[in-house]
Amino acid sequence: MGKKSRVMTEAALGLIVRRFAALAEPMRLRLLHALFDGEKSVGTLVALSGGTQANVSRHLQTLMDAGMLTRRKEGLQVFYGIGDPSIFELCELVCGSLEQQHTQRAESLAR
Amino acid sequence: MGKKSRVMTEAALGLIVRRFAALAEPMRLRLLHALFDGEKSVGTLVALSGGTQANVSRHLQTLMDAGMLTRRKEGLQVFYGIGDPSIFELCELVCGSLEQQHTQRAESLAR
DNA sequence: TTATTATATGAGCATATGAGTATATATTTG
DNA sequence: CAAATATATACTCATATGCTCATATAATAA
Repeated sequence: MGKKSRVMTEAALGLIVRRFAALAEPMRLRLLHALFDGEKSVGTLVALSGGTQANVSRHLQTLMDAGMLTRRKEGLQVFYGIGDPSIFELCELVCGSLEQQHTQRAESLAR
Repeated sequence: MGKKSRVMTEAALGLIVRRFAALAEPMRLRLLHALFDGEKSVGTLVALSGGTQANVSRHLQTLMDAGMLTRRKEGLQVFYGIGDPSIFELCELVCGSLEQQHTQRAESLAR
């Protein structure tokens, strides 16, 4: 394969966009956050997130489509969990750089 | 501060969403990609990305607002560069996990 | 000053996306 | 079988977002 291709094909671009787009929504971040400590049923997620059942279900679909969740059906309930560990790191990274920017802003104001 | 607060305030949530949203757009990813090897003028970015001048300018604004770019004016030209190194890592992470999913899918098809 | 060049921005349009309500689809229980 | 429960989906509306075209602004050059 020679040196790692750094050309961005349209297809790859689309995949990356979809992934970021899945994370660019408050309710979906709340759901992911709620799943950080383990899988939960839709009902539990509805209660934790404060959203409507329909809306939560839809957002879980979106996250599934983006390949981020696992889904397990057990009787009447459906349990979702985080299926892609890189999500943890992604969130850490973003939070980290936000904190840093926040700190820098605070420092420049203090001068 | 005790144990690290893992509560997501609405404010923090909004910041994270904005950051991911900035990355969830093909043209903006193309622009960032073009800036990976150093700052460039708007004109250069227009040529590289194949977009219109107006559109490129607007997307650069968006990335600026998200705190991801640096801006330097030199005569008639304006040079943009990547101002937040965490963007590199973010893209690496996403690309990495996409590759992995791709590999897994290929393997399961081969079985 | 006027002309020229590089970049930014306003207005309008088309599409995408999220949310609410109602309803459909399982799955279990009686 | 019918009733009850958990989840998914169809339809609709409102808003957000991206794009194009035209024009404004800023900096240089003549």
